[in-house]
Amino acid sequence: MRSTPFDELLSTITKPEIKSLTKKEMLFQQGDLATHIYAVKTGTVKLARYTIEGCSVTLHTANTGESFAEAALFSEIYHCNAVAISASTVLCYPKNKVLEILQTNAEKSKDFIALLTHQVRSLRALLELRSIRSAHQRIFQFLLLHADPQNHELKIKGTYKDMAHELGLTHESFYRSIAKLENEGTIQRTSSTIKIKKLTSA
Amino acid sequence: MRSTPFDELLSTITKPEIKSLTKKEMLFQQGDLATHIYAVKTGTVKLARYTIEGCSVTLHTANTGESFAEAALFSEIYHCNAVAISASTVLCYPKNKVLEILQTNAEKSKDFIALLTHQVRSLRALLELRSIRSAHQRIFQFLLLHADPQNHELKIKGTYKDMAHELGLTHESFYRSIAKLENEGTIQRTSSTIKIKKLTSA
DNA sequence: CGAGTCGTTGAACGGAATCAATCGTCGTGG
DNA sequence: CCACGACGATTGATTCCGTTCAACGACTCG
Repeated sequence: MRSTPFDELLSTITKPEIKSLTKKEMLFQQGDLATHIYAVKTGTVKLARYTIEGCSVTLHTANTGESFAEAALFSEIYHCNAVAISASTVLCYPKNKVLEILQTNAEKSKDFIALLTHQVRSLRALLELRSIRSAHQRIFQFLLLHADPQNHELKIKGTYKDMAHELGLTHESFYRSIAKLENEGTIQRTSSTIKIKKLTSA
Repeated sequence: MRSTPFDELLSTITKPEIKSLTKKEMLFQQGDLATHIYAVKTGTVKLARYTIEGCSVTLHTANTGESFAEAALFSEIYHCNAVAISASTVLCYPKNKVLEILQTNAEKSKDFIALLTHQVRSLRALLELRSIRSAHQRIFQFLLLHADPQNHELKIKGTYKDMAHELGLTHESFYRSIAKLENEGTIQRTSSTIKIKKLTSA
């Protein structure tokens, strides 16, 4: 299921530049000239866009080991903003170098395609999640989707507020629903993990 | 902006199988063994999934000339259902043949990557659209996004109900909002087209 | 120690979903 | 060929629930 890690994929590029980001630091914003694609070495970086009304939308959250902004490979400019959720370090791969590799190395291209198809699927999963109207159910499905299949637990990355935002909910209704899930006995929370106790929910 | 059409991309495959679909006919459903990837020759095919509650979610609408199910290339099974919105014909490319080409032909791989990155971006755009809470604004932005930049018009593919569904709205609220947009003078409708008269909307 | 922000809860509001009914059209079959 | 059924398009009334505004304690960081 898991596609080849990006850094391995691009190991042919010797010494990618490493950039450190403080919490909330912006790596690039929409409209900037797209020069690099990235992978998270440590920390978490989110991709977001702003709607005309000024609300921001989280499009993707890249954790340690994951790449991001690959879609910018064939675009002149970035179409979203990249902001570090926590203090992070990112590996920077110049676009033209990457393109060169893809041009010549069919094997690596295939891996890259696998990575992209994986991304398409997870975007579709997110879209599907957004179609669930009930906050209660949406959160529950999100947890099911992201929990470790073995122990039905998941570690919380970033704040609950971020999670609410990724789910397209206000933090208030998120808190309420998650509290309800806990009261029902459907989930159990500690400060950093959520454990699913029941696999269905009213 | 527009990536290479899929059929051209795969022209190396001689004589892809052509399949005809009647309106509402299902090409494949989630869980089926993924054997082919497709391109629409004529008509329109939509990809949808069903949430646990039984509601369906449109993930993608593929029009004439567009490919679909490319994400199944690296998956054993299909993760969604493909249904023809209108009577359609589709080109069927066997997965293993396509993989073979990608394996050996770096140039075509690059084109395929371009196609996928394009798809990632449009999925993100859809996700952004879904984050707009107001039905009024969501529809308006959708129209802006899909209208011909020259004449600010768009042809309606399928029914209004389908469009509502793609936007994640009930058809009732969709009709109401679109009627309001017309009354405001923001748009003008004929039976098969929508013309945008004003580029902003209250 | 204060500013800022997360986590949390309460109250009220608004707008989309839901239920329901009508009209027109398109196909289908007797 | 027409009657009938199915479904799209449309509008009305009502309900429901997520948003919004508001307030507060806890914690972190400078």
